Amino acid sequence: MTSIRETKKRRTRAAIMQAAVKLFSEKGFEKTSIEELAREAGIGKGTVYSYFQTKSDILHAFCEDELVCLHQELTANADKEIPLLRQMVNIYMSEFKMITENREFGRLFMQQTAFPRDADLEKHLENEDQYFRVLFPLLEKAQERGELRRDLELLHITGHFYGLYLLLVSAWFTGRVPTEEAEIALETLFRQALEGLQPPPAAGISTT
Amino acid sequence: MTSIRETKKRRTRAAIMQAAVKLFSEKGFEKTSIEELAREAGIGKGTVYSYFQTKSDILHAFCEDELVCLHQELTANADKEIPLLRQMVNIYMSEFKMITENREFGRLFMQQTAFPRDADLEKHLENEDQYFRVLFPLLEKAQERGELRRDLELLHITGHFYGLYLLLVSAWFTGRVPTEEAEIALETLFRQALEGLQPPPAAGISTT
DNA sequence: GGGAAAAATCGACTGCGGTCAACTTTTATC
DNA sequence: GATAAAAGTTGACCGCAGTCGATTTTTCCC
Repeated sequence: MTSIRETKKRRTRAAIMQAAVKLFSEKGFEKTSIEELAREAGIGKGTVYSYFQTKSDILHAFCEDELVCLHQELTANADKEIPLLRQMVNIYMSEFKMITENREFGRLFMQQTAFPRDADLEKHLENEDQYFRVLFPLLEKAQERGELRRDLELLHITGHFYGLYLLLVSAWFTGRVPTEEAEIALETLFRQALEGLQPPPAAGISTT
Repeated sequence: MTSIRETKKRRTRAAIMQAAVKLFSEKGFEKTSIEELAREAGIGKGTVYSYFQTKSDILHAFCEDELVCLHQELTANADKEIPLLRQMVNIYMSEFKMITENREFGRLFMQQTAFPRDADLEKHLENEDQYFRVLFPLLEKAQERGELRRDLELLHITGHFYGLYLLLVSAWFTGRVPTEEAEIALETLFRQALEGLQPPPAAGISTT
């Protein structure tokens, strides 16, 4: 039942997204006005707001579409038996690449993702759940392989990796970690998280 | 040499901050207009902008003042020889309390702190450095006591704690961690980071 | 203390995000 | 196909963040 209405709606939404990507890329998010965007998309200003609640929602919708693609790719490919460390680095680095492709996009997206407005909470939680559906199976397998402690909740474990990912992105925005070093930095951090920050308990006795 | 000018400037700045705290608390950040704030402070609208570059800078300045106080307190008190885990939980929990006192304040502050605008980078880096000056001595002491591996850079170690703190705050905003459980959650995460996520290498052989 | 340069104050103005009531298009019903 | 209800579109309009040139206050120098 593809009614005229449905078809038009999809077309209009697509037109908005297309105009948004074009203009945001060309002149940046802040410098693009909704009125201009509407003109580019061939519709009225008000119409934009019947598809998206705020200007940054448009950006956000775009990023989320990208993320969904990315997750599908990842679930399709990444089930392999490579070490958890590599898997995690791969997953988060593909996200990192997406985020850092456009600095302004990325900042707004991360700000909203890490500390979302209350109005966006529901959508946000859905997204997170989708995330967990990607990660949990990988973590379970790793637990089976003995790469992860079994006495920890999966939610906590994802938390550790996600926290370090947030840190990396934050450090990238502040310039502490340049793009080229991001992967090494992330891998180091993840490895340290796996090994633990305190000295191994049973091993050789320290010389002091 | 406290010229009239200096005195007035300090007084005006204080008046703005005072008006901001009052109005933001009463009616929230978004609902308070700069014009109103200026009226409350007894000055013209334009003057506000010769003290702060943007509206949220006012908020941010307030939070930073609070943070400086907090850090001074912490450096004064916290050098004691209690376990690193407790020290870290204390430090980050006092920050957490400040952030979560006012939801809207906290969100904006965290968004700007974790993913700052390029214009704010310099100020941001100064702040971070001040942070390190508080944390590094504590970490060094912990290394001396054998609570922390010595083969890790202090910067990385602070990163681990800070990353988990970001995670906690993010989880609080999404409602996954209620205020009452925050401290336990943070302590758990920090302990896990110290112990490591992978099973201890030398200990008993698994039953499988 | 006079007078000019520098700093600070001000509010009218601009531009944009977001709203809304009037209007047009689509659907459902007979 | 006529018609009424529902859904979708629109641009004039509103409120506010941020700008800027005109004006006032402070400092500095003689």
